[in-house]
Amino acid sequence: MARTRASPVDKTGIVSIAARLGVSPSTVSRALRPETAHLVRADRRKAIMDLAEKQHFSPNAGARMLRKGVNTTLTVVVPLDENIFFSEYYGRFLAGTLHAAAARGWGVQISTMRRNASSSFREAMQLLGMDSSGLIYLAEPLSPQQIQELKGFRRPFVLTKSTLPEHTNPGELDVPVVGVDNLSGARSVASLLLQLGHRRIGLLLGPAGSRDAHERKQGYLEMLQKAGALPRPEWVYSGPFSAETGRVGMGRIMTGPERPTAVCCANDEIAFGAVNAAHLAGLRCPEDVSVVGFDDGIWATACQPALTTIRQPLADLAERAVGLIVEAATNPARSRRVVLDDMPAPMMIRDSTRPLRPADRR
Amino acid sequence: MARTRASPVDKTGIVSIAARLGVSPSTVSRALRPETAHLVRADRRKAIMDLAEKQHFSPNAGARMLRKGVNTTLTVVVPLDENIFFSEYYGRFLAGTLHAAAARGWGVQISTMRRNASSSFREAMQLLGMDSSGLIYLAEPLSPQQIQELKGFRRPFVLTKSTLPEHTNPGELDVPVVGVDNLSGARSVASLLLQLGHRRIGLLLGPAGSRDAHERKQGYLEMLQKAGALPRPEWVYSGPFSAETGRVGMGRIMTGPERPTAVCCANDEIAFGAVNAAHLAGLRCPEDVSVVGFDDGIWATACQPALTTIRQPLADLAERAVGLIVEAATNPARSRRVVLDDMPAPMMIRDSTRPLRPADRR
DNA sequence: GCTTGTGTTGCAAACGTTGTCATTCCAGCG
DNA sequence: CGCTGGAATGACAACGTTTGCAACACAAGC
Repeated sequence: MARTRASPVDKTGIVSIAARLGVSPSTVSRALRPETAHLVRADRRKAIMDLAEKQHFSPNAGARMLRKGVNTTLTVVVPLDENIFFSEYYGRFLAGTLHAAAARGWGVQISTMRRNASSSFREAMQLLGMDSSGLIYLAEPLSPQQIQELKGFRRPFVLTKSTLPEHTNPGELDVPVVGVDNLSGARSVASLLLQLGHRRIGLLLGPAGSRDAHERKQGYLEMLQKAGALPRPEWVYSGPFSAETGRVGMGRIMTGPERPTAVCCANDEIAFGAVNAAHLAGLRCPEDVSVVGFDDGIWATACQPALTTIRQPLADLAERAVGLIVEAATNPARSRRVVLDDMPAPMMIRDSTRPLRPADRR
Repeated sequence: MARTRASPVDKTGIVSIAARLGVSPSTVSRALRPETAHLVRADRRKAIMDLAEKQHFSPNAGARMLRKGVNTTLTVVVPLDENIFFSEYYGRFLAGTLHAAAARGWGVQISTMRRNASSSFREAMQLLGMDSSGLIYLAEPLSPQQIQELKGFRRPFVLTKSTLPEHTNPGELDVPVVGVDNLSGARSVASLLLQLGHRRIGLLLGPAGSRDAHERKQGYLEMLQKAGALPRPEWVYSGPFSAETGRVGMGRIMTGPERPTAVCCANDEIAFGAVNAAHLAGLRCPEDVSVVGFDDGIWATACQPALTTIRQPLADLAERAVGLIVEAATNPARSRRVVLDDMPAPMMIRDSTRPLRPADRR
């Protein structure tokens, strides 16, 4: 039989409801949305709502997006890693993103970065951002070339500073960057240790490629140098952001004839490892050695002793990033200011730091 | 001045490209998609691609969705909680979801559950699922009434068993449910302790409302009863899924004249607390008391002693859930089978369990 | 020359919803 | 009674993309 034109009743969505009730689709559309519901007579609205409910109606997202021209979804690009959510950084940032987006009525799509570098980075971003109106990138660190490719990228886009190479100046980019003020944070803990009387201060630093590790190192060194308390080479150790690094590094540092009385770590995990190694070596923290971390993750207060550390304002970061995306998406005309937002990172003074004992005065 | 009709060149998207190149939008559309690219002459296609790139063109997602009628995005509903990603359950499940979705070329949208119960639960789900083709619900536990509201919910939907009340039989629902086989898991650890010779076994159980806690308790009790080793009332303690519960509970259990030689916990965190409390009380684990957990989270191997526990197959759960959604979405005709998938939960035997010492034989 | 086939293109009609504009109806007023 | 004004509704044209169908050009075969 010839494909006869379906009666309006068979159609999907709003049209079907309209047909069944003998009203126009416009009326149904108005009745169904709270903003326009006052335009339709109360009893009619009720009938429409009831039928919609009965038919399990839900409006076609595509049509709505198309018609309204907006799309209140943003995409967060993360690396594809099974344990990703347990890292302080990603976990807290993502939670903050959800929160910030929810507050604005926006949705969050999380996309993993495909490893295949077959296509260009820019193309990959295009594809990922396909059905959202902006991207927040917090996946693998970017190469200078990838950063080049981003020039002139049209859709709203925000980078986290951690994804940039050490020597890239965010100000030169075409893209807003949000980050943590590692420098001030590191300075302030170093300064705290100095105030507590410590002069022999060791450093357990992070991995070579990491911008965060680099900046924290700068902060520590700068402040120590200013006080004439630069650490001896054998008091400095670098490794991945892990407890293992803390354990191994602490082992090395503490075996020399003259030991540091305090240690600055590149993050909390390294600090945990350091405290752990100290205990195993028969040293108490903070009595024999003060230890400071960086992150203020959930374990910083849960462990023994509670860790003095720098709080990474990741929720603020996320809030800012979402704000930038939403602003750029809803107001594309306004030229995108190129910004670097370095969020202040407050110090949390807890139990792993203590004034230098007189006995340890040199 | 009268609003003159914009020339096609000013229009957005495909039409603008077509106009600039003097071809029809159809041709541009065909050229841009790999599936249809063979239909257009090679040199023309090249020109189109180049201009598209130059204009940073990206197709309108709404229009595409509307036209094609499909949408390869699914929504995961989570509670709005700042620490959500650090919980074993959510973190691992979500990572699994990302992975499974990515493998199918699907996107994942994460939505937080709005607290305002102003509208019905069903309505809330409708709203959340608005721009995706299916929902995985793993937020707050559902009330029986909310479950009722779900009957006949049209879009693809999957629940996790943990969100169901204790006494709801998943088989009765209209919705597929994925879960962990808590019962077998609990049985197997209890059985392990019995085989190691333990007879005086304490229980540190989870919170009252939790279905997982309930099922695990059932599993423990069932196996212990079968062996004639039901714990005395003073050896049983319940509380939230936290280390605190383990500490407090262990304190109570271990103060009596006759102490258990082993303890089953409702999850890893409780087990950590228990081990901690035991140490503080001068008891060693596993020498003086064996402890088993449930979850096999990242800390289970990182702590001292490494925890004997049950591995929750959360990645499998997520994989299954995503599979169900995708299947239902791409093949709506096929009637949705009502399923409960209880994934097997293997036992991980580590260092926190040990055969009963002869001295402790009753 | 006429047919048949093939490769390339354009036309126009969808897809489901929403906003603008016009229309109808009815109450209230002078 | 005629006019004004508001409330309620419908008709219709978008929104940007895809696709079935028709049209066209050109070559090959009779």
